[in-house]
Amino acid sequence: MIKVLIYEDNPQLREGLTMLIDGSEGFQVLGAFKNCSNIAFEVGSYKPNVILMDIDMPGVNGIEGLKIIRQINSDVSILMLTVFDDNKNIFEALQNGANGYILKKTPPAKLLEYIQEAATGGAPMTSSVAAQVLKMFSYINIPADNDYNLSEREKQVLQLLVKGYSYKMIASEMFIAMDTVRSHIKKIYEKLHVNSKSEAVAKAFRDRIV
Amino acid sequence: MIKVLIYEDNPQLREGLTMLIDGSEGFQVLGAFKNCSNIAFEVGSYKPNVILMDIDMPGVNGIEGLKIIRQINSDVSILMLTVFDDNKNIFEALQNGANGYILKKTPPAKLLEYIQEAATGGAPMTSSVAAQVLKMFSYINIPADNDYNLSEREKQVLQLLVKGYSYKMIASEMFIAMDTVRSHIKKIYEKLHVNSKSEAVAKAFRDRIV
DNA sequence: TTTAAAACCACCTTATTATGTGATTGAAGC
DNA sequence: GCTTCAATCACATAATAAGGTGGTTTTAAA
Repeated sequence: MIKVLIYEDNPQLREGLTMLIDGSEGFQVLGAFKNCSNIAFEVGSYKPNVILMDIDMPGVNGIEGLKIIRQINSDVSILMLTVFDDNKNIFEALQNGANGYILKKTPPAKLLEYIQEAATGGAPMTSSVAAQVLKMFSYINIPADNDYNLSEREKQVLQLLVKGYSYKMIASEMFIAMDTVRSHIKKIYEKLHVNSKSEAVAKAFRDRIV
Repeated sequence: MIKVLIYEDNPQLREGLTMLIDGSEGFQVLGAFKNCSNIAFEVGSYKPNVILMDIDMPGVNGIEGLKIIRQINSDVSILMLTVFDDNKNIFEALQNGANGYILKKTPPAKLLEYIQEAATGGAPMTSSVAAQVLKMFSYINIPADNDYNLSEREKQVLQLLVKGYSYKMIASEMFIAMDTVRSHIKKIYEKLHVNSKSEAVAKAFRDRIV
């Protein structure tokens, strides 16, 4: 039996969801609320398996509600429910530990399926949302192409630079003279088209060289 | 009509997939191959809407095949097909522009649905895969908690540091004296528990302060 | 109203980095 | 055998950063 809590400010939808879910085999709605004002208490006392959380609610919105729950670190599955698949909300919700993100236009049968998935550790997402997530994914990492032809030794030096080592420390760490470290670093700067330690470090992070 | 290409080394599965998909209303299998040796040519000439790509294939594996296609930048949807939802492959595939990632144990009806979704710009994912993606998501970004109580001005300075600016440049950029920049930076170092520019930069990246 | 903190500025000293110009050795490739 | 290049080291100078001490002004909270 999957126990569900619903947070949704629209009375019609709240009723509709409750009827649908509570009336389905294997599901039970413990409560349906129009805002997140007492969410910490409610989650604490009802101990649901899954929470359906509308994003756009007056007062404490869904994202805030999500944060509150994750603070008291319930390991309840939280399904975000929204009308639009706009980027900002998706990102923020997923950042804060939402387990899924589905649109309100999801057909009933599918919705039950999603709740089921969420309850068993899955991460149901409307596919348009998933598409956006993937786009963000390929966008945050752009490596592979450029390692700037750094030699092995140069990579080692760069890694130590990133760790905040001074020339002296690098020299002793690598058992070479400080002047050698210097030459390596000069070469690194050339290859990376920078001319300071911090630029090199920044580039190393940005281009995932380290 | 959704046109599909299949890459799968296992003959039984290849046959099975072909029969299933080609036999379904609205789907057409243009070809089914046991490896990616000629994938560039095949994709170029068949012009499919969706490609089902097995990850584990002898010779050129699925990820390589994916990369090859994305190099010639076809905007074909590519669905990765695999037995295991292991982290490394998921990550690499999504990095390289896969449109979906589904397990081979996916039931036939669901598979067709997924192909449909992929064809219409969605990103179908087996929910266990989606769960892993979400986990990576909340893992790569861990902000919010720690902005180290940097003041507005300090954040500005740090941002310029990250951009590789020297004290002098920051001073002129922010219309303040170099000594003021110095004091700000001293404060930043204190708050970040570091004692050099490059450490601060590294920390800024790591903790997504910038 | 006192306190605290942020933002601003100055001076001084030492340490570290950046840049330039060489040079030697050994391994890989032609 | 010759060339190229990574890796090593050296010396010198200028620029920048780091650390310390001390100060004023403004703003916001206690």
